[in-house]
Amino acid sequence: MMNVQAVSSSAARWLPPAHQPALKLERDERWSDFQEVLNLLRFDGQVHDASSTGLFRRRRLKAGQSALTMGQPFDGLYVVRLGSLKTSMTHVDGVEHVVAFPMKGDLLGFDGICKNKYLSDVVALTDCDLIKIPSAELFSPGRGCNDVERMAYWAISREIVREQTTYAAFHSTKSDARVARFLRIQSERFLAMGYSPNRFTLPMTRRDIGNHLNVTLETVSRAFSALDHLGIIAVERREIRILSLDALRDFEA
Amino acid sequence: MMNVQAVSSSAARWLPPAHQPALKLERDERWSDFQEVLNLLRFDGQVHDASSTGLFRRRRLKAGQSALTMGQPFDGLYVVRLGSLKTSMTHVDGVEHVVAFPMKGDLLGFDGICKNKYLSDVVALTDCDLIKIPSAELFSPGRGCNDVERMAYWAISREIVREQTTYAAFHSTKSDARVARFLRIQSERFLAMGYSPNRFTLPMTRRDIGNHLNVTLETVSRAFSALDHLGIIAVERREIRILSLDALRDFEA
DNA sequence: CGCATGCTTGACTGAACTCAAAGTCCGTGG
DNA sequence: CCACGGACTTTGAGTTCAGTCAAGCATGCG
Repeated sequence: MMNVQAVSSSAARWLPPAHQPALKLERDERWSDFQEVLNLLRFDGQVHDASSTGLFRRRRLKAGQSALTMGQPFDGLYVVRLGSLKTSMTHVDGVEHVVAFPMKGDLLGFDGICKNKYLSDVVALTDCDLIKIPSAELFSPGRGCNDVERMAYWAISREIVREQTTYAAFHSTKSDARVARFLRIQSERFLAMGYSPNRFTLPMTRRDIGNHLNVTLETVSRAFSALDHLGIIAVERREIRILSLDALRDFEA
Repeated sequence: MMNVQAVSSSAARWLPPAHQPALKLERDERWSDFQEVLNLLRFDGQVHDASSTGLFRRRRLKAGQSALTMGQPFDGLYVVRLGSLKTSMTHVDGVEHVVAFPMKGDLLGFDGICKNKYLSDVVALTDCDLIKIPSAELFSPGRGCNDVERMAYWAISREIVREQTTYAAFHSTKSDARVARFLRIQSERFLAMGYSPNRFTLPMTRRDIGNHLNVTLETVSRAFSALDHLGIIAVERREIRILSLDALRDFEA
């Protein structure tokens, strides 16, 4: 059984490539505007007015802290501004399942709309900076402009697509291929975030990866070693270098 | 943009769906009102006015026909009024992955919002009756009331939850347990739709089930046989009777 | 009727899990 | 400073489980 303290101490040692300059701020009193949220989400649609729509609260988390917990009342969506997290669902029998690893630009909390409470746990794997979109911004009926709604639709739909894609991606016969695909997808995500796709640091443990891919942590480790020995990637603890993306893709089939 | 209000002069919406044969409709010219959509989705939230929000087009499909295809431009969401379908994504290498089996009350097409085109194929497994929620209804900025948006949020969120749940549900070590869980979930869905949870007919092939659960069709067949021999279920072709739901649940662990 | 499709069952093989041991890194405390 | 402990990782050996291949049966359809 993994406790929060253990996650915190270990995850703190592995900060993502994005170095965080010392932000000076009084307590947590920071806000973001609509335009920043649009940029983070990489929203490519049209909005009527990116500045007048309101302000969004920021929320910072230390590695190991919980962002959302199952059953907590829904109070809005969150956009990851910085850091890596882990979304998981715990079954009635206590078995945990890792659903996703949200990172910069990803949306959190969209599973809370339908039952008005969050249905998954989200914990920070690294120090994190989140932007909250309060439910009032989403559902207030009197708002003249529904730019926020439009953005939310778009972002939620994107998350659905991501989920379906990863879900489909792990339908591969070979477990090694699933691990390779995971690395390729991670690489593409780092690229989309503006980081290097060829060299990155995984924020999660082998156990988390295995849980996510439905294989054991030993299998993940062996797959990493195999890809390393083949010269496709270079593994050093959690730091991954992709030496041949083409070979990695070939390995997926 | 289609002006659905203009068509609302028809008396159709004043009559409950059961009385529709009395209406004078030409061929496929059938419509559904907002209240019927709410009922179908089993929406339990609040709306301001269930009658004035517009009319939705109906669309009927024969078994085997395609409801949506990958790449097709997004033109709205669909609610299943009757029938069973299969949602699948085809990878670049031609490998198909079955994502879900939508049934009465489920939502289709929500993966098309973000890229403005549908990203999965949906085919009818049985004759189907769909209700279309045009994108104009979802996104029209001038609408005074956002009941439709609220409902769509809620429905999309519910589909996300369903997806996450099934995705998590199939993270079981044993393939037999996965099949048992699939049957239990199907049973619960039939119950939610108002049908018998103890006796139902699966609309999909063993191959589709296996694809969805990431096992072979032989494994599905063997699991069915095993559950049958244990007296937990009775299998006769695609007709399933659940003899002991408790035993089925125990088998999932 | 013949054919296609779907389903069942068996035998064999191989891939992934389990169990086990050892190594690495880091934080903590003597 | 260094020893210790804990979490994480790697690697190996044995075992189990599910995939593959193959044959046969049932059903439905033209």
